[in-house]
Amino acid sequence: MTVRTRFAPSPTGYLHVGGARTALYSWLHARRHGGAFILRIEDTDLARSTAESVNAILEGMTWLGLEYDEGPFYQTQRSEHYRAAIDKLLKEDKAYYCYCSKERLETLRAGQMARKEKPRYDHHCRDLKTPPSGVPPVVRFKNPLEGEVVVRDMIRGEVAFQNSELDDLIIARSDGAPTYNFTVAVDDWDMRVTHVIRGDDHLNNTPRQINILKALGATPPFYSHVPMILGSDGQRLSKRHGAVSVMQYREDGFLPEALLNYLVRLGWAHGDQEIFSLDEMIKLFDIKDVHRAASAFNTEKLLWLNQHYIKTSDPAHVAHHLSWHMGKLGIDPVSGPDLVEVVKALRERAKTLREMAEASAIFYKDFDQYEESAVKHLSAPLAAPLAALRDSLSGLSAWQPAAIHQIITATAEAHGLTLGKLAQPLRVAVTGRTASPPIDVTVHLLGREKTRQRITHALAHIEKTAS
RNA sequence: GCUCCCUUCGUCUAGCGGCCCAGGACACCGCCCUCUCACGGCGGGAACAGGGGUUCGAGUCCCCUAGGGAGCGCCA
Repeated sequence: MTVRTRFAPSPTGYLHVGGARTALYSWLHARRHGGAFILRIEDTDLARSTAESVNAILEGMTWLGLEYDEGPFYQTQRSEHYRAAIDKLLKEDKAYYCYCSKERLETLRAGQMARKEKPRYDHHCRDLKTPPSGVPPVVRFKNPLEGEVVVRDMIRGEVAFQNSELDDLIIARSDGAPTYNFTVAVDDWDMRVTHVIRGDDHLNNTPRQINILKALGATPPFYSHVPMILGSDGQRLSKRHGAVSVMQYREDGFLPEALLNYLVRLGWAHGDQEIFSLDEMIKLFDIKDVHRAASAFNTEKLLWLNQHYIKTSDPAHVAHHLSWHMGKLGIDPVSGPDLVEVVKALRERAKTLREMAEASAIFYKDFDQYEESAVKHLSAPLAAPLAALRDSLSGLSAWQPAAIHQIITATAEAHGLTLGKLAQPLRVAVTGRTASPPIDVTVHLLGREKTRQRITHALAHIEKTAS
């Protein structure tokens, strides 16, 4: 049997990290078994579904690289399938029309709550002989009255539910539109889904869906209910915890492979291994090993992984992503040194691509003032050595870090200074900041002309403040 | 309220009855390296929710309690 998994978001918002992890697990399970990964958009709630959300979800999937083999299928375009299934159940007496008014249902519920019972439908119309006229009915599923239904969950094992706990749920609204638990069952059957991997908020829906599937004559798929992702405070993940949208992580300077690696390890492990390439994930990921408990999202660890990938990935790959962020900051990558070289210089000192883009500005844009904490390094006694440095560097034939380093060391020595006493003022002079890559690398990347100009500028600044 | 699920360092987790006075990672704190910022190296503190069983032996199996969570819609 070929493995077929699906990701079935409802387009009522962006792709959030919880959904992304579920999608990743489904995708990995399909890839590992050489199966198919299906994307299905559950947009039966017309009021809340939007085209923007669909785009946002598709965009997030694309950025993460979770390509799907079939779909996207839209439930709103599949009404005839649901209609046919409803007719079939009606005809076989496995479903029935219900004429109960919303008011009646409300009082029923209120009464049950007051008696501390579980609110559920009371079968009022289940065996109705004479239907009232003029009332548009809903269709209810005839759930078995007795026995139990066992969910065989690959993560949680067997979970049993008593049929008496389940009521006759509505499968078609009075306007004929099918409802969620029904469309899911029909689609999973229709699309020959073999493994349903979804959030554990659906565990309670599963026995209903299994009963529907059985009534339809279908064999239920294997289920896996993955736990929720919590915020850093252990509470339900929400906007106040910072980013929840996958695309926000792009904005914030994360590499997709870092997010993927973080997500796969959140709720799953393979011994002590922390770093997983996509290929390793596919080879090692087993849905059976997914944790049962919810886990808290920890941005610090994500940052560590992000820096790991920034440090160890091909610099050209990082440069590609970096240029996007530079664009966001209005920096033109062609107005300065080769981006790949800049990546090599900055990759050990940036946790995010956004930080890196900000740090790269010194090579591409002139600054008009020194950092507040940096100016103190530009004091009068440094004027002479800095001037000497400028002149020596101007005359340097081989513009290479090693040669530059040699000149700085020699100049420092000539003026009775340690390397640090000269390197830091030079750094401030050419970058305006107190932190940068090693001074020889910085000067090298900056180039001969910009270096000369900026030292000259710094000398003028020293003179001005001295007088 | 009812039904179902969950519970190892602050966080993510290893552990599938003896290898565990519990291992790794992030974060944190020291020290080292050092031209700044980082990277890196070394070291440190830090957990089996509580209580009963079962067993020669329990983090690992069973039960109870407590605490979290989800579901109970003509939402998905």
